[in-house]
Amino acid sequence: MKRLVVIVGPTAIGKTAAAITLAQQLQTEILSCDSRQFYRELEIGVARPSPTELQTVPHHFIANRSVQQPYNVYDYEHEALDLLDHLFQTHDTVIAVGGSGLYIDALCKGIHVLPDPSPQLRASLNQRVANGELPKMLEELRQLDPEYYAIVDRSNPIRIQRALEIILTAGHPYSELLDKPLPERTFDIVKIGLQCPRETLRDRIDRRVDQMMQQGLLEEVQSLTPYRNINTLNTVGYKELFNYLDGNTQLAQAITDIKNHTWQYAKKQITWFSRYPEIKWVENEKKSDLMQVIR
RNA sequence: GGUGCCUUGGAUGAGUGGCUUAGUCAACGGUCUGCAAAACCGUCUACAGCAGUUCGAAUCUGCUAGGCACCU
Repeated sequence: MKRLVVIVGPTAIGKTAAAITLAQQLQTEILSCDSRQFYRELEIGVARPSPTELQTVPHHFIANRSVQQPYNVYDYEHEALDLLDHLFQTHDTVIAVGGSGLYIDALCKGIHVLPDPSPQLRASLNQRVANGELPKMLEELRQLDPEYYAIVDRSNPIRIQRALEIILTAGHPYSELLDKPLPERTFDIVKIGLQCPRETLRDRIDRRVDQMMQQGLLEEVQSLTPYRNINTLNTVGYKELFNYLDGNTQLAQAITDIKNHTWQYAKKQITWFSRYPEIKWVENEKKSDLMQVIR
């Protein structure tokens, strides 16, 4: 049976290097599972692997699309599965690396096929949220899909809006659609989690942010000004510097903000991955353990 | 030496006698099925100190300490 080795862990822990080491040993390729490294416009701020690293081992889903084109987990899942089909023809093991929990889940467990709402519907729901009609929308959701209503985060507009757009497009309750079983994966999955002491991770994050600034993150952000209102740019490392460029903060403060927000992100990732019961944890510096774990 | 003003939780910052523990940020914990490095939720009950007025004070009075401003 073919095997997908998934390397996860918080940002800045050293996933890229670990994946490359492992890929070299296994003579295989790497599939990225990072929701920001997909974009060719984002490089320094999302810690894209260096050109050298990218040359060492073939990478997929790195800088393969533009922030101008909409993209989502479902698209990713399908492209990734197609690619895996192809790679498994010549490799027994393929490596996936990334820190985007939702994308990792989609890759490993799959995600339901849901209808695409029309742009008009989405726009009108957007408008309603903006108009403060959330309570009304919540009531509609309760009528249309009491089961989902019972479990949604009712204070999260995004969740309410999404449920409604699905229900109205499909003509079925959202919960019903989610009840359908997902097809099993046709390959084995081994999850490896990279970990290190809390303080070490904080240091790594702080140092990496400083490095990014030295590499010219500010210039990168500046050059992205035309896209700043695209949601993809609502990203740690970018939003803070846009803030600085707008004159709302001092540069030093913006950098501190990036460090803090990156740390918060790292903690959220750790929380997410802590839900994987099957994960095998490995110290980030002990690359020799990687091979042992997947044996 | 004199006069006036200021002192709120880790930071910032509202609140001029009771209605509430403002809010924001940070910190900490958590949620998660199509923009996810997003969005959302929970926890952290402070009023410089002391004495007094009052049924009741962060809010009024006095003194003490620290800070700022002006005056001789």
